[in-house]
Formats: sequence, structure tokens, C-alpha cells
Amino acid sequence: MSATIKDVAREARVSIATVSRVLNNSAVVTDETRQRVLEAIKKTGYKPNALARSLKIQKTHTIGLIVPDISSTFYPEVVRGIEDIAAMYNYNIFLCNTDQKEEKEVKYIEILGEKQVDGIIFMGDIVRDSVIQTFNEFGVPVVLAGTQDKDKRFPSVMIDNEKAAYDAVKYLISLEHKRIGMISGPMHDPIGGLQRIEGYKKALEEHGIKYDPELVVEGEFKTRKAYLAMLKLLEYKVDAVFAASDDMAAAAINAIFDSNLKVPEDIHIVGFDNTYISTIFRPTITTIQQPAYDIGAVSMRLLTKLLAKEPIEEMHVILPHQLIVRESTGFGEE
Amino acid sequence: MSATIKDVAREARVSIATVSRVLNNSAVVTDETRQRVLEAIKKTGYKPNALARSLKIQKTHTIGLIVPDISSTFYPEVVRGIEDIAAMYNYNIFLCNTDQKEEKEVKYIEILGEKQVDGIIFMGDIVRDSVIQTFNEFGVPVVLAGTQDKDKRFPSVMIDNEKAAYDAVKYLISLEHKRIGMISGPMHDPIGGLQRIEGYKKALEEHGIKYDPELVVEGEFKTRKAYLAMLKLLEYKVDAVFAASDDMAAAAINAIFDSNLKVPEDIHIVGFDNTYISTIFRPTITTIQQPAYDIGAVSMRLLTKLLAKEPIEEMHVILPHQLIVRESTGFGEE
DNA sequence: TTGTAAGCGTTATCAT
DNA sequence: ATGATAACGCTTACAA
Repeated sequence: MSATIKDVAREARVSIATVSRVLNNSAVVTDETRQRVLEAIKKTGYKPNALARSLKIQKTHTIGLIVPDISSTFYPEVVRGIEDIAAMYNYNIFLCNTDQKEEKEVKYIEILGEKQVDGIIFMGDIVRDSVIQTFNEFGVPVVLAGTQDKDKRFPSVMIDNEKAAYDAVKYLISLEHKRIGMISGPMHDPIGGLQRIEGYKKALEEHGIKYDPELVVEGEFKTRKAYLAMLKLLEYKVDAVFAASDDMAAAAINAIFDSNLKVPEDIHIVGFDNTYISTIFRPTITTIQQPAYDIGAVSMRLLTKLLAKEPIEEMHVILPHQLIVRESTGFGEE
Repeated sequence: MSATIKDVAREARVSIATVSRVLNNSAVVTDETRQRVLEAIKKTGYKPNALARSLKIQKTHTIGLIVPDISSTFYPEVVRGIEDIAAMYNYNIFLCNTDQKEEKEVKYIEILGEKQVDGIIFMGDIVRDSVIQTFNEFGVPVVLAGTQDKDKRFPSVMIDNEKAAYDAVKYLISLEHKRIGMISGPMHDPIGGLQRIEGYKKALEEHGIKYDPELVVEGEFKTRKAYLAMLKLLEYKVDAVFAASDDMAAAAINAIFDSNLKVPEDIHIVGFDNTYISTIFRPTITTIQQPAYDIGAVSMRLLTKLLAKEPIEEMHVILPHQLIVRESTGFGEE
């Protein structure tokens, strides 16, 4: 139906090779023939077929994005960062939501491989063996964004979660708190779960506070669980809480209010992620900023280098995090 | 490098046609040869090349998604709805962020066309002529999600924005308010801007309240603008406000607090969208629920029908909205 | 400078 | 039931 390079060639009375040449404005084509071809293109309404081109040159200028859930709070920002850089380098993006389900992850990698993506950016709490194996089967360049495989074989971009948690808790300690609770991510999550708990422990121990397992309650990044977790921590009489996400921090604050206590007057809270919610919630929430956009942008930049076979300075990029002090730890009071 | 259908054929000592047959488990292939081919596939580690396949069958099973900004509050949910249905029908998704810039919209449509997507779902406040023209050039099936072209030539899925705004304001009127302000979207946005203002006007007029243009202040869906808009409305002594988005409602509430007034005690607020923020913010925000996920899901379903050339019952789907009453209009008080 | 033709990896028609 | 082969729309040696 739509015009092909052949139609243009016929119209311009040249060979398809010549048309191809002006299309890729390669080689030296006479201005005159170029003009003829350009006109023919216009006249026929010709649109190049990227599929055919990709099949020939063995490059699609397309990359795959594997994301747990594009409708959650953290990932849209990461994806935006990826997209912006991808657009700069003329890459298009396949979006795949996995809900962190292993079979979906594997299946999507296979589909992406079959669709001949030039590279893949993978996100998800844990990088399973089956996922790693599938990557290897297709031999496609991969960058891990906000996560890491246990053998660190794949390039990755993330923050230092342990250090970030450490900083958050250390800040609470500097505010003279002794009984500091934590609402954690899931225990099976090596990054957002365990690493942050590790940082929490380290901060306590380095400052001579004994670690009490009872004060770490799993919130699993769910507001309902976090709310309940906070109620439990209240029973243990904590005077400060570090929540592994802003959502959970907000839920915790609600639980505190609903128990007729106040933040920051009675209890201090620190969240994690510096999402929108931490700025708009009242009290505004002290939090750790994860540079979500940058994680995406740097991951994509790294991938472009991989694809161009440029030398990589650093396989495992650690981006800086930042403690942002707000009302939930008493900032703004005297 | 990676095995092709030829390698498999050679390995299994059959023709490529036969391999293709077992791949598409079409036609009748002897169990014996099928077995041989299957083994050859395993042995060679063959992965089909979807590009070649698509080039041949003229279908990519890929659709393009054109979105203003995936990192904003509303769209991730829509996209998730699209993705879920797309996955059910084995479609993959190209994600394109436009920031509502005309040139980006047009360029992405062209790229999607060249990459031979089977269809496109378009989102954005306004559907420009250049966009429509580009759609036509490529002749690719299109569904508009959450928006509409002025001639209604393209299928669309959305809510009745005017009616939704009407319902919101009518509810405020039912609470005995007389001086009702509005923080609106941008005036150049026919859907989220003008239609909602229209609903606001209609509700007032139908209930014998004179419409006062001063009481409609543009917030442009930006929290900072909305904050300032609310300060202005306070000067005009409004006793209730309808904000065209939850973000703006939250910002308005902050402005009210910062002016030493209280919500809902002194002023009632209604938002729009039923985003996460309206549930977690305190006071929780009365709002209009736009079924974002459903808009996405229904759009994608509609597109699958278009692609399968199934008959379409309704070119312009209106999904139900809902008023959700929360604390910002005094719910929960006596 | 331009044209011819092979090939990218499939599917599908037509023989056998 | 299976095999040859043309075709999908393009790029790119190699020739002319």
C-alpha cells in the first residue's frame, strides 16, 4: 500500500541504490539526481521502513526497559531519565512491566531479544539467576538501574543504600534519639530491604546503641503494612523512626496521629526517596533523596557507551544521595 | 553470530520451510521431523528474529504510546492499564514522552510509523492539526486516551469532564456554599481546562449563583501556581474551592493553612483525579475519580479491536467518574 | 556518479 | 509431508 523505495526509484528514474544513498545522504550523489529523488519521495509520500533497514544493518536503535511497575512512585521518574537520554541518542524504548514476577521478567527479556533490541535496562529488587541466564542467551548488552546482581557481572547504576540508611539514622542519633525504630522493606529484597537495615544497624552500633531486632518491623513498602508496623513500634515506645520509603513514612505519621501523638513534637520520622509525597505531606518529611531521574539518565548513558563500544570508566556507578531535612524531624521549630 | 532458521534447517537436515512450519506449528509435520527440528533448535540455541518475521507478515505486534510525561501523576496509571491489556494480547509498547511539544509529537509519530507499529495510543491535552495530519500520512490506527480531537474523527476514551466538574461544584453547593472559587487548568487546554470550567459555570448557574470570572484563577496544573491562586482566592473571600487537580487542591490547602485558616473548618476543597496524594494527604481530599487505569485499559482494548478489524460498538467511549467524599469537605465531622 | 545484485531472516506459494 | 524459491524493503559491495 504505502510507497517503497522501489516506487521512489521508478518515479525518479534511478536505481533503488541511488534512492538509498540520498536517504542516508551518503556518498556523492549529483545535486541534480538528489533533487529528482527528493521530489519523487515527496510525490510518492514515501516513508522509510525501519524494519527492513534494521534487518539489514542489524541494529534497531531500540532498547528494552524492564520495570517492576510504571504506576508506582519511584520508577516513572527513572524511566523519564532514561527516555530523555534515549531520545538524545535517537533510541526508542520498549516498556515492560513485570510486577517483579520472575516468569514475566524472563518472558519479556525473550521477547525483547527476539525483537532485536540493541540493549536492555533492567530494574527490580533482585536479579534472579533465570534472568541472568536469559540475558546471556541473547547476549544483549544490559545495564541494571537501581539494583545489582550478586556477582556484579553486569554494569549498574545505583546509590549506596547502606550508607544512605546509615546517614538517615545517624541524623536521628544526632538529634539525641536513643530508641530508634525502623520500618523496613521486605527482608528478601537485598537492596531496598537488607542493605538499608544494615545501614541502620551500623549507625546504631557505631554510636554505642545496642541493636534490638524488635525495633525493625517489615513494612514491605506498603502503606497499610507500614501503618500497622508503626502501631507496633509505638508499643515499643520508640522516639524516632526510620522508614525505608516516603510512602511508609507518611503512613507511619498517620498512624502516630491516629494514636493521638504528634510529629515532630513526640516522634521524629525520616523517610526515603524524596518523592513528591514527602514535599506535599504535612508535616513535610525528612528523607533521603534517591536521584531517580539521574539513575535513569546515567543508566541510559552508560548503555549508549556500551552500544558504541566506547570504553567504560566505571562498571558500577554509585550516585550520591542526600539527606533532606524537613518538618518531620523538627526542622523549622525553635 | 546467533543461529538463524538456516542453521536449524541444516542441523535437522530439513528445509527452512519445514523449520518455519514447526515454529508456527502450522500445517502437518511428521512427529519425527518435528522432533528432529525441535532438537536442532535446542542444540543451535536458535532464537527467532521478530524483525524478519514482521517484515514478511507486515505486522509488528507493537504499538506506540504517546504520553505528555510519564513522570507526572496521572499518566503512569493510564500506561499501566494499557500495558496490562497489551500484554494480554501480546502487544509490546513503545513509550514516547512529548511534554506536549508539538514537534516532539509529530516526530515521534513519524518514528513510530517508520518502525511499523500496528497502532498508536495518543495522550495529550490538545490534538493538533499537524498531529492529525501525521497520523493520516501513516494511516495507522489511532486511539485517543483521555482526550479528543475537535472533529471527533478518531476513536477516544475519556470521562465527561464537564459533567465531572459540574458534579464537584454541585456537591459544594449542596453544602450551602455560595462563594465558590475555582483553580483551573490552563485556558488553552480544551479538556482539562475549558470543559471543567464549563461544568463549574453550569453548576453555579443552574443553582442560581451568578458566575464571577474573578473567582476562576488559572493554576495550570502546577502546585506553585495553584498555591498563589489560592492566596488570591482568599482575598476574594471564597468559602469553597474546586481545584482541577488533586495536586493543586493539596497546594491550595497548604496555602490556606499558611494563611492561618483551616480545611475543612473554614474552607472546603474539592480536587480532581483521585490520585494517591488525595488519600494520603491530611486532610484527605474530596475529589473526582478519573478511572486512569481503565482509560488505559479500555483504550488498548479498543485498539485491539481496531487492529483485528472487529466491529466497534462505540467510537467515543465515556467512562464513569465518581465523586469521592473525604475530609476536605468536612466528611467525618459531625 | 550510478546501477546490479546479493543478502538480512523470515513466511508462504507452489511443486513434488 | 516436505522442499525450492520468491518476496518483504532495505543496505552495500562490486561493477560499470
